[in-house]
Amino acid sequence: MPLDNPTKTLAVTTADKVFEQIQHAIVEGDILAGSKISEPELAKQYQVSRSTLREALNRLEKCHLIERKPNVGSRVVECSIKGLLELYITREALEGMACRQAAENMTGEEIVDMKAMLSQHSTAQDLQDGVAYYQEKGDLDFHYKVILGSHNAQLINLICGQLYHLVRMYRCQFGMNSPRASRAFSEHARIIEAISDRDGELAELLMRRHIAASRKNIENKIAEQNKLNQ
Amino acid sequence: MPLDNPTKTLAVTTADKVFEQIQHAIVEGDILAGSKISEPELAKQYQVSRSTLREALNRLEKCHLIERKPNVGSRVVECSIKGLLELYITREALEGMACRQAAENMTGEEIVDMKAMLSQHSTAQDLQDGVAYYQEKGDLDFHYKVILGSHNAQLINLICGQLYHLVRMYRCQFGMNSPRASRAFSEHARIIEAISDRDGELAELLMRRHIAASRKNIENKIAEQNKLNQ
DNA sequence: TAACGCATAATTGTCGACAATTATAGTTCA
DNA sequence: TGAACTATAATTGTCGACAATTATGCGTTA
Repeated sequence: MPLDNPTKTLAVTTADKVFEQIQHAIVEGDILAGSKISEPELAKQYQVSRSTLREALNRLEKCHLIERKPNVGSRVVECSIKGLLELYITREALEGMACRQAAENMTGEEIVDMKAMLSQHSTAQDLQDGVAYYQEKGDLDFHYKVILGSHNAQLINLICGQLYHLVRMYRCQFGMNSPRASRAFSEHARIIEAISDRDGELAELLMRRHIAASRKNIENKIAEQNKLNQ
Repeated sequence: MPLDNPTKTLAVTTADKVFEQIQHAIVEGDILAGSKISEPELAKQYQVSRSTLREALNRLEKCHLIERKPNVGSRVVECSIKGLLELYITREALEGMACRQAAENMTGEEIVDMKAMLSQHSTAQDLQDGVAYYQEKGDLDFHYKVILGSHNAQLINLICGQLYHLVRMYRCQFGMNSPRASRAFSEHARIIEAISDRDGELAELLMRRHIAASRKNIENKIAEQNKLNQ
């Protein structure tokens, strides 16, 4: 299963491959946020016809990475503070509920697996090399496991299939590669505990606080950046 | 603004029009749930080319009315009990949060407008003609106003642009045209009161209960239907 | 008879071209 | 000089055809 999106199947059609490539380019900023997309240009760049490219654009629109206006064209979404806030509030609602559902629906095996992942991350945390990478990857792994554990196809599709592309984009663009290491870790631990206790109400509450804290952390970093720029 | 979807702009391109037509056909059951979609057939039926039809199919997929498998084709989604439950749980999360945001962000004017709508519905409720229609329309109007009142583009898009097509489909397919008249009405009243008091926490709680009650109501009706069929 | 394999038919994915709409640049007129 | 209009260029939307993949039906064989 692909690391960056646990719901999608392997790209089989060329439109899928082009979609993945452009998606990466947008998330990592190789295609600038807010920039206009020229269909003929991109089609030439990726060596496909415009029809195929438009199919890829449709999928990019599905996960809110681009916006289209009829008879005008497509633009990459902007990364604004307002957008970040809206995204995290939506995450709070959806992942909170997913966490509640996970507490109700996760299998024993899944819970064991999740605990194993946590203890593995606790050792990986001490590594000096690539700490940031492990922390971000660890955070994503944790959230994906909870979401999938909800066993709710609607929630899984909305969060993993749509929201998380934007989440990764904001993380990349604002340089949030090493967020709140230790505190996030202990928060993860408590959430897993609540799930393990089958306490859906507490699990939801903790997940919502966890995401709200993450949001405030990013807001602070942005405020710092703004202060430095003055 | 169109009654059935307050976020979408008027259909300008032919693909838009075809999308709307097929959407209605699916929601109201003219195209059977679970049935396979033949691109050449539908294209002929709606007098457009396959490219245009595929553009429409992409939008249907965006609001989860059809599912596509690469190299195989599209199917209209099934209306299952499991799907209904998942949908309403997602609604509970998203609309609950939207309601909290509405309590925080709605303008005074919007609140006045919403109260006016409620009192208008209270009189319309006494009408003998088309009671069911007014009740369903009234319910949708209320929910749309709350969602738009959140002033959160992400939430608005997810709920109005995606989930509500499915909600209306389930309502049509299971014949839920006159749901819980009086009780739903008083629940609406209390939610508006909480929003008017700027009590986000209570507003979210009440909206979640309101949707959960609606879910249970539908579950009961389905159980009744199953009992009759035995 | 049932199951496997092959050839055919049908469907989806991709392509290039044309039509319709929008953006651009140049010109005219107040 | 600036604003509005026009003609041109560029972009998006739509179309029909071909290529690749999948489904179907028949014949063969164990």
